[in-house]
Amino acid sequence: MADITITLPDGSTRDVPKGTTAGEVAASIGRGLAKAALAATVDGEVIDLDRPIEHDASIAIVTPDTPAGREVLRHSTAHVLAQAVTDLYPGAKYAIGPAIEDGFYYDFELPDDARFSDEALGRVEARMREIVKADQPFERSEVGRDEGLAQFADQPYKRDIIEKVDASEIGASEVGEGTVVSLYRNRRNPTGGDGGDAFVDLCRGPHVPSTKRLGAFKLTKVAGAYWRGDEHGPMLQRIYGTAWESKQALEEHLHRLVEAEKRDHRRLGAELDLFSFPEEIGSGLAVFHPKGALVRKIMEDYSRQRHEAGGYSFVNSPHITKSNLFETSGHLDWFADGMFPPMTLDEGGGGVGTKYYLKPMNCPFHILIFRSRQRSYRELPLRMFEFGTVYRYEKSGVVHGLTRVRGMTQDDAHIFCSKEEMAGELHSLLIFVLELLRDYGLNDFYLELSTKPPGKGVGTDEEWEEATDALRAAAQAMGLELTLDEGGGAFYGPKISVQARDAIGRTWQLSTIQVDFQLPQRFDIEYVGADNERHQPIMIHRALFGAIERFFAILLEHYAGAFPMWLAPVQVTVLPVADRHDEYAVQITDRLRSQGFRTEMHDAHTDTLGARIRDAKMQKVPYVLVVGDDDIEHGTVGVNERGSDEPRRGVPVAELVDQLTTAAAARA
RNA sequence: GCCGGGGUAGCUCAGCUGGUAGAGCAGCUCACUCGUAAUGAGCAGGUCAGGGGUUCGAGUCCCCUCCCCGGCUCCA
Repeated sequence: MADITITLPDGSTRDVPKGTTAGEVAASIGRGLAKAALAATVDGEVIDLDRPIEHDASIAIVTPDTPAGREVLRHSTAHVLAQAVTDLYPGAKYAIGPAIEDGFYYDFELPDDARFSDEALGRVEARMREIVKADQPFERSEVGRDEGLAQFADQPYKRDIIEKVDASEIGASEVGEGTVVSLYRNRRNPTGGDGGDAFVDLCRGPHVPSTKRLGAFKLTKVAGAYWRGDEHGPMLQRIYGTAWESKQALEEHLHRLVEAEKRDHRRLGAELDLFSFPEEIGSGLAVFHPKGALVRKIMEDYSRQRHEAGGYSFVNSPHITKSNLFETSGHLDWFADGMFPPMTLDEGGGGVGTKYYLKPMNCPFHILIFRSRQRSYRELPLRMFEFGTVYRYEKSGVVHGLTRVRGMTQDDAHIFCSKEEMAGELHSLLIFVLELLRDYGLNDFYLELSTKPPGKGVGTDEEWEEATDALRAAAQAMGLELTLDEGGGAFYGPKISVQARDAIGRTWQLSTIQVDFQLPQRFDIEYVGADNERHQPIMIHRALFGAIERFFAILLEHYAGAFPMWLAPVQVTVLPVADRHDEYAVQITDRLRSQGFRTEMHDAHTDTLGARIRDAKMQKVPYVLVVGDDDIEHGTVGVNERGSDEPRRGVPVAELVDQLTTAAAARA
């Protein structure tokens, strides 16, 4: 039999007989590698270890402690989950069960509309451990489409996937190509003859050689999920789990979850007394407490300052309006679901009355300001800025802390400019956005460009193309990673969104910059050009924070509650050691306050020094000062800087003030 | 909106199969006056989310509404 040449990751090559399996290649390299191997990458495609290699190829062995290895492990664990569920719930239908970030899930439909309870998770997990122990091999086979349909005669979701395989990408990724589908089966009695199939799934693979290779997993939660993500389709029962290459990696993952929970903005909001959601007000409606409102004010003040310098005009508009405004804007046609229902006023004899709506967006108001008189090209670009509070009737299941609320304030602006100005305006706008966000401590961004949705969209193709090109050019000029969201734009224009990664690597959509072809038309706004003709301006919507509430939450989590000096609601806490030091402590406090530092004093009457230090530390105050006899004598303070557990004694007050001044100016 | 889990003192939670509500922390008062992450004692605090029902009796069982949590769908 002819030999083939395989190339290993280190560049070395070896000749092996055609049909050698990836597992055999691993064994030929080393026993340890063979033992660790889960799958193999052959010419970039991850396949099972027992699949023969038929031609020259680059091959890499996939081990558990790699991203590819974990994916195989998680996917295989999902199969074990499905087997456990079908064992415990005869008649259960299984749908899809992919690996996801940090874990996996599997969707089921249980007989008689049964549901998983939290206790059921424990039983399922116990059954999974039995399956792992049983050391069932994963066996791949390929069958024709019809045979596949027959195999899953009583599995409607699998049949659906096979039937839609040619039409749907999801299907293709599940089963492979063409009219052949691949199956993976686990046999009940791997060693002692044919005990029949324990579980067969439609799957592209690859999988670990046998279930005993799994083990460091844990089922985490049950949830509902729509079949194929369609909210009009059936609701399935989903079980989520996490799986890792070792017990230790699993423990570390669980520990990370605990740490992430500690920086949850809802928790920090209560602990640091920043905001709350009184039940009396209603879902998704926050109140900001003094410290939270102070942080928010600092955020807003700085933003105003930057906008003023950036050539924006400040405007204001009311929270409610007669319905005709949103009829003209089209919001009642395409955004009515997101709006609070109207209140009807002045129902006189006729009982007709006038409907007023809470505004879900600020744009129509700004347009009315533009339209309040005739505009000249000399005024363009006209940039109107407002911290505009809007209300959106979010569906009850989606409200979430400050990141998804029903009442929020946008740092909203609308830029009216000529067609010719658009590209330059977008370019400078993007620079403005990124600079501002960096000032708030976010540094890791990527951009996303959303283009015309297929089959719909106002404006001509040329207009779309021009605006999209201008957005793309502006984005590319930033030198950041740019992803394409093909067809993801709104029907009224393309957009760029700025995505930011926070301190623990989560990404958040922040700023959106949206070109709008529709509203200028609907409101028929125009300006007089240098040619003395009337022209329709281009309109750009943009919000940099998105919503202040959300941005507040993102910063709070980004900093884990430890706001940098310039944002910290309390910058300095002064602690006299004993009552006799009060007078000196007051002097220090007054001096720092007069220099503009937000300073509090907690006297010795309230608690021991240790307790007061602990309190201030837990409130994440950047500087905790302790003053006692020595300090009075020498005109110094004891300085506890946040993040350091070594206090400095005897620091001259002038030196402290210098340090505080530097820290506050650093904006970081 | 949909699926699942919840709502007991300001916070975190206990309260078995229905039999008259409890702890820690926080708060207040008093004592302590202390040099770097919790001093001690005492006091006060709850229409058990709200409403209806079953029952001799409901925090506990049933129904409705509100609110929260985890997902799905949607989104700043």
